[in-house]
Amino acid sequence: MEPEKSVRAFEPVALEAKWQERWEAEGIYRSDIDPERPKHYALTMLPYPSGDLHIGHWYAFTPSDARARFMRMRGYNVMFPLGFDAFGLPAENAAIKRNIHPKTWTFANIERMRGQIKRMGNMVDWRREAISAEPEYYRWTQWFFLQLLGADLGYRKKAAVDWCPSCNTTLAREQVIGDDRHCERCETPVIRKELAQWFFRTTRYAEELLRFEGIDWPERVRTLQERWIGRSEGAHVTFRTDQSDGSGEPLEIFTTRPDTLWGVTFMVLAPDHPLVARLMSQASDDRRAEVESYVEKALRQTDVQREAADKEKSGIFTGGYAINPVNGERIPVWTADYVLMGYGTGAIMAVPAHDQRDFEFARKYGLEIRPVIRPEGEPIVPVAEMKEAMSHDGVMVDSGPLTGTPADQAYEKVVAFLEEKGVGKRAVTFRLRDWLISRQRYWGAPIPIVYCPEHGAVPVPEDQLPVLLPDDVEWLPTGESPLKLHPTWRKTECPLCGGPAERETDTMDTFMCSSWYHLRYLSPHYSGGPFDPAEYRYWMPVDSYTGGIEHATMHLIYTRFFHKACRDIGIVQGDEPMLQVRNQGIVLGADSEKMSKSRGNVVAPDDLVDRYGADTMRAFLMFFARWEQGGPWNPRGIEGSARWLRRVWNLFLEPAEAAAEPAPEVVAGLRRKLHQTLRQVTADFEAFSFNTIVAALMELLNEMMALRTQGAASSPAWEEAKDVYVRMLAPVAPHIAEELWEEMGKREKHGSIHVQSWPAVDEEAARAEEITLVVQVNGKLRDRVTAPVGLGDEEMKERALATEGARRFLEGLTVRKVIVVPGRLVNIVAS
RNA sequence: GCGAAAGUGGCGGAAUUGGUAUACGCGCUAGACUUAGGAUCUAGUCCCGAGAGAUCGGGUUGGGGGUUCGAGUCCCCCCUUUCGCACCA
Repeated sequence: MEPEKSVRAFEPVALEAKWQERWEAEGIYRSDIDPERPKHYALTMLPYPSGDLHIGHWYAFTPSDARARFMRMRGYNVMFPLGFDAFGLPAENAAIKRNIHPKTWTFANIERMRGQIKRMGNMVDWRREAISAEPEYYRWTQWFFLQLLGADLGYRKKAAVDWCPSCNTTLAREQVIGDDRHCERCETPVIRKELAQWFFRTTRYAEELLRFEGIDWPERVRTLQERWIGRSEGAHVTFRTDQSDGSGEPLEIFTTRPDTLWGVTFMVLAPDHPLVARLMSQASDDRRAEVESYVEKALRQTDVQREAADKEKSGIFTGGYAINPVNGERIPVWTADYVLMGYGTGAIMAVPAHDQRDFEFARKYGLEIRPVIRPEGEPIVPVAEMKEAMSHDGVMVDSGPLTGTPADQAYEKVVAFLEEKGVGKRAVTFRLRDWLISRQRYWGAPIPIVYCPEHGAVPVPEDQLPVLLPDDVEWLPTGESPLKLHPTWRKTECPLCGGPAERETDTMDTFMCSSWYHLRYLSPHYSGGPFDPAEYRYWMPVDSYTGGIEHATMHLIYTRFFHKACRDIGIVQGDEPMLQVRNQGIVLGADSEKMSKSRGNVVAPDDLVDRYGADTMRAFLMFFARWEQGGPWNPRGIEGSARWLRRVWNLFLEPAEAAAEPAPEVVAGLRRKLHQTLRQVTADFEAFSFNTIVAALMELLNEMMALRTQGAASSPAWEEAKDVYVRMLAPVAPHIAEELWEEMGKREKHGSIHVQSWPAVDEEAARAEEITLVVQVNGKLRDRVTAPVGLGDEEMKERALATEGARRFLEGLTVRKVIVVPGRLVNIVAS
């Protein structure tokens, strides 16, 4: 007998192409509103059309797709859309490098990537595809800008950018290279340039963004966001500068340690603090020049460089003084690069005795150190001998009227004192800054603003949207923004007075486009608004959002801010846009390094699909690592997944050998394993535990093959097993499952496997008839016996004591205690 | 420095959340079928020791300590790795 010759060859690549075509023709992945069924909006982060699809896209999209399919089989009306985040800097870079228009480059990439994505066999409803660079999309990005502006959440202020004086253009962070911070193209050191730019008031939602009640987001993401938002409690205290002519100006600081106010011996301002210039004006010419040069140098660094912790602190005395409001003392005011204008008030009070950073600064520049907190039960170290700041709690000393206040009351009492005297008040400060959305770029959504000499910045009326991005621009580097350079585009009329006006030539940050794309998927061609309200009511919020952890802070904070702002404006409902978030890990190269062309460790998915087919790729990506962890690509491991699917194929297609009815225990064993597997696979899909799903299906296959040699294939239970197996396989390997389903003759009757329901666990069948009774003596495994289910404790104990292993190891010992774990184990404690 | 996660065979990983450690797969070994095999099938594969053998004994989840009848899982200390944030006033 040679059963193989009757089995049709397994040709996954051809089979996949066939089904993808038929699915498209049948439209089985279209998701429409169906009030009869519960909805499930499964969203995966939209890709940037960078060129070719890489393995990371497969890793992000195919397990997410498998879960979406599972949810569909569970009875949900599932929407799993995909689109492209199509604006952005890479298009401009590629355009310049290859002398091709950014638009041409972007849309050609989309075309190619769409085709590559289709090979995955995902259940994407392409009617819902949205592309952020299409006017029918960015029209609404502009509309959202206007809504936020109208709600007083947008404003314009000067902000610094990195500017290349040679290219005459703004540089993005990634275009500035090296410690001397030079331009990537011409190597000219960059300068800092202040430009008027648009911001959104994300800080207004800082407090609410810290609340995660009611949403199921990973702990990691929540922690990252909490740290990003960085809430600190403390007090604002108003000092006063002390000019030589007797005048003074208020100088506000923020402190988390108001209880140390009597220990302030100097102050430090950010180099760009407005008071620096006025304070140094009273200094000698020499000092003024020195301060000016320090400030200029400090401001040339990035915030990251300025904040580098290992860098030695530097600073300079401005020549000015301030008055401490709690004791009237006159203290020197310094400026230093480690104080940032963007955090707190851009000014700090320095308490070297109780703050390590102030301590080091004071020691370096010979400034006074004055302890005002005495730690209880610890010896007092003379100031001259102090090695570090005393940061622990203690009793307030040398603190005027508050001397003697114990640690646990100090904070409250000082705040009350400040408020009573009118020199300070309780305050909360956030690390989070307002969102700068202006980009001096061509390839983005134009900011819909017009500047009128009469009326200033005027929003473009909604009925004039979109403000179209012109195609006929000079995008090769000329030293000017293409939009500024365009001969006619910027010239327009003021919407208010009709007089000549100019358009804003900056475009929007692409995070604007991606903050609301989940809404555009609802109705990508709808022209009555950003989305069709009927679609919104049915589909939103997003039930499950998957994507990389790298978006934990920026994108995932922006999109939450956007949603909350739109909720308050009345555009959307609910407090959160995404109920559940899950992150996939990264597929590394075989050398455990990040995949990159320069390392030569890139895995090309197209080649693998050509060789193994999409189903094998899907299965392997689910199987090879924990999804949220990822890991190095094992080039040989994929063979295991390929083998598994081939074995499935053979098992289903090999004709069953004629045999007598199998023994009842064979049938029971088959059904038990089947339903136990079903139970596990169901739970694992819920939990995004994809690797154990594939393992369980492999195990079940092995069991079925073993039982077949005992005649299991001649029982009705075999048909049941095949039916359930194909259903469980369908989300993982949709093409093969469909082919087998058809082969079984079921597609004709019931339609595609992918519209079938998920089978229910037969708990009766899954229940074990017998258990393995584990016998331990003093915690060590000594024997194992099979026993019927449902034994009482006494009976288990008796059986355990009767085993040979137990008897042997209990010889000469007295049983002190017997622990019985029902249905599982008996531990005999003896000595 | 701070925060988060992790450390289990030669490798990727599993373990019902305190109850049989190493499921599943890769790799490897032996055999079968083959002109051939990088195809397929069968058996074996954590380490040490004893035995011809089925087996038997001991050890093992980064290291050390603890709680417990019982610890990969809980607690404490240490080491290592990855990721994130970094003078935050």
